[in-house]
Amino acid sequence: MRLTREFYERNTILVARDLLGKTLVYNDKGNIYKGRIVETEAYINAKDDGAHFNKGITDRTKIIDEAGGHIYIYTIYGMYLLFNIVAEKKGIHGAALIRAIEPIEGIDKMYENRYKKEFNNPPRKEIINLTNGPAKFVMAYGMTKSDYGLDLVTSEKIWVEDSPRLSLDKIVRSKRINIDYATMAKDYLLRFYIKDNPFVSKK
DNA sequence: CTGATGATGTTCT
DNA sequence: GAACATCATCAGA
Repeated sequence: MRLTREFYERNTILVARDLLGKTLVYNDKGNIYKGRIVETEAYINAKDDGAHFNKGITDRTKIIDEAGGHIYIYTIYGMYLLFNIVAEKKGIHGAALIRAIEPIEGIDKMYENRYKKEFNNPPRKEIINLTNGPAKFVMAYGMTKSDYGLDLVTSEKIWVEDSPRLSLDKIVRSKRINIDYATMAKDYLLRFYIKDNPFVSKK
């Protein structure tokens, strides 16, 4: 069953944590991609100088103002896309960055998207490298900037399947990655990942 | 295995 | 004009 609005319209940190273990489904013109979310980060509000929308809403970040469940996808370093899920009720700002996924379905297609070559008994290392980073899984799924603003609650193209909640001893909480530009919020423990999962981007 | 470096262009000042 | 929620590649150990 797909997650409903109630799931996303909660506290951003809880949304980020509870997304672990859920299945992100993407239907790109009949090609089905499924993967288990294994790593997330929360970006919160005025107290978080690591968040893009910390100093107010711009063209890039305007979707953050919408209800939880919308997609915030943006370009970074000129060449990569990062995928976020908006959290909180409309008017409250927060988002969860998906940092890594474990492939479940459509692996051969993900492989072609990432490496531009045919899937033929590849080494384990190449499989891990498909989706163990925030820009990597977006490339593997074949997402584009036109997915900006889609609604995970109603879209026919993309949604998140529910699954039993993980026990808390399987979840690790740590500092976020590569936000050295932040000062006050740099050391907030807003990153979550599944313990011992090989697709997590970093220890 | 680790750490350093270049790629590349949108967004914001 | 600078910064940037990253990745692939290469050098060195």
